[in-house]
Amino acid sequence: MAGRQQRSEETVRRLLAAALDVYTEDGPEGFTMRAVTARSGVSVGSLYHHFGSFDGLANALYSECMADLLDALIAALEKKRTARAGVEATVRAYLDFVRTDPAEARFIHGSPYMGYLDAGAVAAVKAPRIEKLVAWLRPHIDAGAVADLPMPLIEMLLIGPVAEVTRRWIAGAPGIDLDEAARVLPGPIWRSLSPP
Amino acid sequence: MAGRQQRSEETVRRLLAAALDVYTEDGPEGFTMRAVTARSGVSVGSLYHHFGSFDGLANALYSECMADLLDALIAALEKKRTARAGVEATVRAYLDFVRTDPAEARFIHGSPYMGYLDAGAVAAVKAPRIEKLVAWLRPHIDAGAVADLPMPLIEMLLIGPVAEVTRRWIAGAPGIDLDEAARVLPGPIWRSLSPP
DNA sequence: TGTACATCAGTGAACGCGCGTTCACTGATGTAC
DNA sequence: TGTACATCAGTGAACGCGCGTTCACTGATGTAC
Repeated sequence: MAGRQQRSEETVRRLLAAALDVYTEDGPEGFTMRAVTARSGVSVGSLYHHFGSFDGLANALYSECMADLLDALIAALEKKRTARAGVEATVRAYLDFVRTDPAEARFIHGSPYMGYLDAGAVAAVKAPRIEKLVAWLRPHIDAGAVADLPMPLIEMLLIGPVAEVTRRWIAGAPGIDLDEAARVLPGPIWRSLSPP
Repeated sequence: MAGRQQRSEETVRRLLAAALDVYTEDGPEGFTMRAVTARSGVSVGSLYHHFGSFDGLANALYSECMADLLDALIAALEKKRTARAGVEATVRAYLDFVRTDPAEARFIHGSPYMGYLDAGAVAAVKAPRIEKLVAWLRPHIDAGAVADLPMPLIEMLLIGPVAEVTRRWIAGAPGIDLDEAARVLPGPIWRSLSPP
């Protein structure tokens, strides 16, 4: 936009990075506006100038993280041609994302229960990306390679087990190993989605 | 315990019930000590007398809800003899619990991200019950009726999809129907757990 | 059975704290002529 | 190219609020003899 200054971009970037750091190190309880300004070195007023509120910043961060995750899944999926290869690659990509960007994964999985998320903003990020996943899957359903179940339930069968593994791993539950999950889960998840 | 007065029990009961009501109606953001005392009619001091802290009350409520859920799963499972019937009944029992006790389900699924949970207390409630589920399943794994996967991953495949459905349903996501899920999911979930 | 006493249960005003937010302001950058 | 001006970016002290917690106290219940 005309008149937008360059420093703006850098400040926004620093605030988002600091917010993720704070969430990672201090957890949901320590995720406060003051902690973020202190960590970023940006003033309170500046945060408000760019995000309008602390919830605004949290939503922007959530959108960014969610977009990263879904884009990673889409990229993995669209590299494959068969239904099975696509489903299994998606499962691995999810777990890969969690291992590579644990901070983002933590924030994504914790935020829905924190009350600061704006449903509209979240939908704006998710809807077009879910649409892409669905578009890839649809021909395989029509061809009988994937079970003809309601689309939301297909999503749950695909994402549910890996999301649950992620939650446990984040919570530090013993006996949860992301690598093992990436080796073991694609097979059974594919089996749950293939026609009976 | 000797000397324990009867009013005590009634007060504890009222506080837990009020806490669940507050969480249900006001959400995680409105789940505060003052809201609970106001709703229950019990004084602040009395709450501290019985629970030591607000987190103490939250933990007690969580333990109760989690025990209810797991006991419902165990009851459903132990009625069945074959692996398939047991797995499918467990899936249905989970979704049944959510529909019957939506308030408890909400509290269970939101609490892990609120920071008030005590890991030890949670484990004390969950461990012996998970143990029962595992004990039921083990012979079927040994007999080759259930895939021989690491036990935590079996749990994830079984619980993941229904937990995810529950989360979406709680969040009010469109296109999520618990009855439909109870009809559709048991089959695919069983397929993911049966040997290749 | 009656009474004294210890313990349990319950009260609510008051406290300190950290939260998100506001606002009057200064400084930096871009634009117009 | 130089200068005036509007807009954008950034500052940080101050504010009000609601939070969880404490504490000195009263009232109810159970126990001992």
